[in-house]
Amino acid sequence: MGLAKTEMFTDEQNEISLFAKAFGHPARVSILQHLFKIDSCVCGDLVAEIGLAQPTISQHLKELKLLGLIKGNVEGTSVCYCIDKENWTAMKNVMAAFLDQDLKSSGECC
Amino acid sequence: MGLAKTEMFTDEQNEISLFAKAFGHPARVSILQHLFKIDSCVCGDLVAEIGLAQPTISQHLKELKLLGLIKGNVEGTSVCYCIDKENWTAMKNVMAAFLDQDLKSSGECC
DNA sequence: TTAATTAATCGTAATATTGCAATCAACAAA
DNA sequence: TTTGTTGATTGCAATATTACGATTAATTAA
Repeated sequence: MGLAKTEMFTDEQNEISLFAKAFGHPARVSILQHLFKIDSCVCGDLVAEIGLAQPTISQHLKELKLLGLIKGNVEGTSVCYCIDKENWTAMKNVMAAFLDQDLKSSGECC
Repeated sequence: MGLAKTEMFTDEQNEISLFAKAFGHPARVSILQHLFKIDSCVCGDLVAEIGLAQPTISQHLKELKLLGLIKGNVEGTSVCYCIDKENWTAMKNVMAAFLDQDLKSSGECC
């Protein structure tokens, strides 16, 4: 059915999968890397940098913004996007707890 | 078009998004957490543990196996799945490099 | 052999995602 | 005002993902 039955999973599991989904497309990975690299704010030259059409980039930015990983400030006609560092850190902690599970599991099997 | 144009992104970006996509569904997050928790091998009681049908779980397991994050050993009629710890560590390094970008970017903007 | 058990595969329906042309909204400059 | 620029939104079409019933394949037990 294509529907992720969120009610049958824990809040943690749903949160992890939501963050992961945001990174589940190379365009969004590229956008985030670019925002980190430029450091100062970047506007719409992401469209030039990445080879996708403007509406497509805009849509990806919207998703990242909705998740809180980036924020956008209007500056004249252009919009300045940048990483929301607080939320990024919070996300990182959630993901790290998931990725570091192997440190706790001592057992060997297969 | 729904097609991720992999050729316009770097290998790193594509790799990150592939791993992230694997975590982009709570059922797969749940499966991995369970495999870590049980530590010794787990067979098909994942079906009982998670509330999804057997073909659905089997499909998720297949994707995780294809990515190399888990491996499955046939034991009689049942199949024993467990984390591939080497590959898990390798994946973790790739993801950590991406998630820890904020440590390098000193600048403040918005 | 014949059942029983377990898990993979097939086929298909429902839904989600991605991408972009066309358009719209907001603002700046002339 | 009009024009130009930028970016969001709308409305699709193409593709991917998710889920599961039905079936198949492999193995064990009787």
